Amino acid sequence: MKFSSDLIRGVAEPIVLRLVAERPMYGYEIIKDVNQRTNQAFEWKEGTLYPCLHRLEAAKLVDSEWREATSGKQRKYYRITRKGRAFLRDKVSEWTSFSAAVSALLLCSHEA
Amino acid sequence: MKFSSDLIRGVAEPIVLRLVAERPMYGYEIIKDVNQRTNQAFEWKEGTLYPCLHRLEAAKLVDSEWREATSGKQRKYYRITRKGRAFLRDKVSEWTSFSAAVSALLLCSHEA
DNA sequence: TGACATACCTTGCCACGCGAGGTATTATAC
DNA sequence: GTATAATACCTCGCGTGGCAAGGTATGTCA
Repeated sequence: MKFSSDLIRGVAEPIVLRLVAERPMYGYEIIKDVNQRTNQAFEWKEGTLYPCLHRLEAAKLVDSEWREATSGKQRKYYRITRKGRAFLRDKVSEWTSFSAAVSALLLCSHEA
Repeated sequence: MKFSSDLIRGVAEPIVLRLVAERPMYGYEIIKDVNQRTNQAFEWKEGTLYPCLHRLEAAKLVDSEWREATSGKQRKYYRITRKGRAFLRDKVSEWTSFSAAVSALLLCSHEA
């Protein structure tokens, strides 16, 4: 199941915020993690995630820090900010209302 | 609660299809109906709905017919086609999987 | 007459997913 | 040693679609 890319809009940023709210993560890791957690139902690529992270950082919803992995690779770790947590709470609440409304519209067959 | 317009993408067409699957409806009626059913949580305007209807018709997922109301006004009634019903089934199934995946990602706080 | 609801429509802006392309490093396989 | 893949970052450009704003025409009501 590959989801329409139109569905992703509006939830990509909250999902990223939720992940980096648990622990600092770097971009490549986020891509793999989202795809794996959803059993490849999501198939995020770099072109989706990196611009998303940059938007979040520009909006000061996350901040970032370069760290060197034991492998020697440079990784840019992102953490959620206080502002980001507030934003996330709002977006989760919005999602809950929205998904309930859509399900009510879509899943009720043949009502009067 | 006014929803982010990014959330609407990907569900507008299925919602319209679901409505005209119940009975033939005209555009202005669909706008009022969606807004009312969601207690104004949705605030659809003409600029959202009419292009959506035209896309659906171009894709042969609905067809249309002019009828005159008792008031004398011309109304364009839309009906779902066989192809539209198949499309709707797929989109409802996609929505179900998608919303479950997003909720699982967004609503699970602090898992390991 | 003037305002409002009904009923249709289009144009233009902007945001964003994502395919495609690029760079650099490390690991693996031959 | 060298080719290939995986890791890790990035940007550019296309296409899509919401929706604000604007337009037309008719019916209703004060």
